[in-house]
Amino acid sequence: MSSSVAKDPESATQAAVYAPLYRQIKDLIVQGLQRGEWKPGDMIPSEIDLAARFQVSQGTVRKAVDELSTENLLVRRQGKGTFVATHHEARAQFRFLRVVPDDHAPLPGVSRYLDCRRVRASGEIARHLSVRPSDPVVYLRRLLSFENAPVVLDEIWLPGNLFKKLTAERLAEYTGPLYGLFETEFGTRMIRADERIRAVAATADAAKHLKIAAGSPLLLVERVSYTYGERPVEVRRGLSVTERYHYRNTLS
Amino acid sequence: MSSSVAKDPESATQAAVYAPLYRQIKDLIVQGLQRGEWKPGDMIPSEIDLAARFQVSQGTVRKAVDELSTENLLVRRQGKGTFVATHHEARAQFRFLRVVPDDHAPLPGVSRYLDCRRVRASGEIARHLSVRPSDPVVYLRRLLSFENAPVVLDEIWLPGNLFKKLTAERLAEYTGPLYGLFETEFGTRMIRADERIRAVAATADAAKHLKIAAGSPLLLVERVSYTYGERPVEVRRGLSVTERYHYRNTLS
DNA sequence: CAGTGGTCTAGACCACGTG
DNA sequence: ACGTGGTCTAGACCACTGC
Repeated sequence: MSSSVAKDPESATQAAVYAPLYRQIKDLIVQGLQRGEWKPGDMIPSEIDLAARFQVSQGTVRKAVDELSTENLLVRRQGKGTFVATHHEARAQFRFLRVVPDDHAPLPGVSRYLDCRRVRASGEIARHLSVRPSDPVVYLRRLLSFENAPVVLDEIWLPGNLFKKLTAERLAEYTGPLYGLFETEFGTRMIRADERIRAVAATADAAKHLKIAAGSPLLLVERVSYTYGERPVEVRRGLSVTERYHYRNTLS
Repeated sequence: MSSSVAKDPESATQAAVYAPLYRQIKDLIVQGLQRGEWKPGDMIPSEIDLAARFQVSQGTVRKAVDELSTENLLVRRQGKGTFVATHHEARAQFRFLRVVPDDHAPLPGVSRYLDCRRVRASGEIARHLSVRPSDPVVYLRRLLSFENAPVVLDEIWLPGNLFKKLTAERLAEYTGPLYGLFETEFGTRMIRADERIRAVAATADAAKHLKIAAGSPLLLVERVSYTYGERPVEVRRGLSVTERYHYRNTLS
C-alpha cells in the first residue's frame, strides 16, 4: 500500500491547506515513525526507495529527511543509511540532561527510585498531559546522583494508559536513560520538551534527600515532554542542587 | 574584487582542509558580514548575484544562505530578498530574553542603569573575554523592571577596546534592546551565547534592589556572548526573581 | 510587470562504509 | 564493487512583493 502524493494542482485540491511536496513527504515519514513502521534504531529506506514509493524525486525526499534530521527525529550516516533516532545513544542523552558538573565532563548518573505508583491526575497535571482530571496517571519519584552525591530530585507524571505495566521492580533493575526505557518498552518516544526554570527554597523533605539545609536555594525545572504530533507524554518537576553543578544552555 | 572559489581538485589543493563549496561560500558571506560590507538590516545581494560573484551555481549559494538563515545570521523574506539579522526586531528580542511572565505574554521591560564605568578585568572576566587580566573593560550594572516591578539585576562586562565611547548618559537616553545599541553604535553584533544557570541566595544588596528579603532564592544566569568567528564580546551575570516570572527553554 | 526567494526535477559525480 | 548519503549543477516553474 504505497502512499502516493498529490502533485498537480487539480488532484491537490483535496488538501485543505497548501503545503509543499517535501512537507507532505515529511508528514508521511513522521506517520511511519508514529505507527511504528520503523522503530528507534532502525534504518529507514534509502532516499531512492522513498522517492520511488512516494512518486517524487530524490531531491524532494532529501529535503524532507533534511528537516527531520535537524529536528533530531532521524539521524543520517553517510555510507550507511538514515536511521530513526533513539535515546539509547550518548548523542541523545545530553540533549535532555542539562544539569552538568561545573568543572569537568558529565559522568554517568545513578538513579534511585523512591516511589512508583498509580494516582489520579490533579487538575494541573491533567491539563499538561491533556487528559481529564482524576484520570489515572503513573507517579514516579527518583533521586539522581553523580559521583555518589545526590544532585537532582525528580517527580514524574506519565499518562496511565500508555504506561500500564511500569513497575518499581522494572525501574530498579533498569540502569539506562529513562527515555530509553520509555521508547523500548512502552513505544513512546520523547522528542521535544518545554521547560520553566526557577529558583526555590528547599523544603524539609527535599533537603533531606539532597543532603542540604532546609531553605537552601534549589533550581526547579518544570518540564512537559512531547512525542510525535505534539502529544504530551510526561510532566517532570526536578529540583537540583547547583553548588557544583549548573544547568547549561546555549542561545542562538 | 570578486572572490573566486577553488572548484576542481587541482586548484583546491591549496586549501589546508577540505570543505564543501557551499561552506566556503558561507564563510565568504560571513566574512562580508564581519567586515561590515552588509550591515544589520541591510539586504544582501540576490542569490543570482552572489552566484555570479562567487562563480558557483545558485543552488550552492542557496545552501550556504540556508545555513546562515537557520543560524539566525540572515533572514530570508520571500519576494523581497535576504537581509542581515538585527537585534532591532521583535523576532530577535526573545531569543536572548528568556525570563518571562508566568501567566501572560511578555511586556516591554524598562532598564535603569545603576553603574557604568571602566575597570580592569579580573582574572575570570579576562579569561571569558579572551583578554589579558587587568586589561580595560567596561562594567555595567542595571535593573530590569516589568510592570513596574524589578525582576532582573544584571552585571555586564564588555571589552574596553570595543566599547570605548559607552557612557552612562548614552545608556540613560537609550530605551531599545541593549544588543541593538551594541550593533548600531559599536559595530558589534552578538550572535550566540552560552549560559550557566543556578539557584543562589540573595545578598543584602541584591535583595534591596529587587525588593525581596535577603536570603531569598534567586535565579543566577551567567552568560558569555559571542560575535562572528566565536569571538567573546560580553560577560553577563543576571539575578532574577522567579516568583511570578520564569526562565523558559525548549529542548529539541 | 520584473525581481526576489521557494519548490521540484534530473542527472552527474564525490565520499564513506561494507563486503 | 556496490549502495548509501553528500555535493553540485542547470533549468523550469511557483509564490510573494513592489513598482
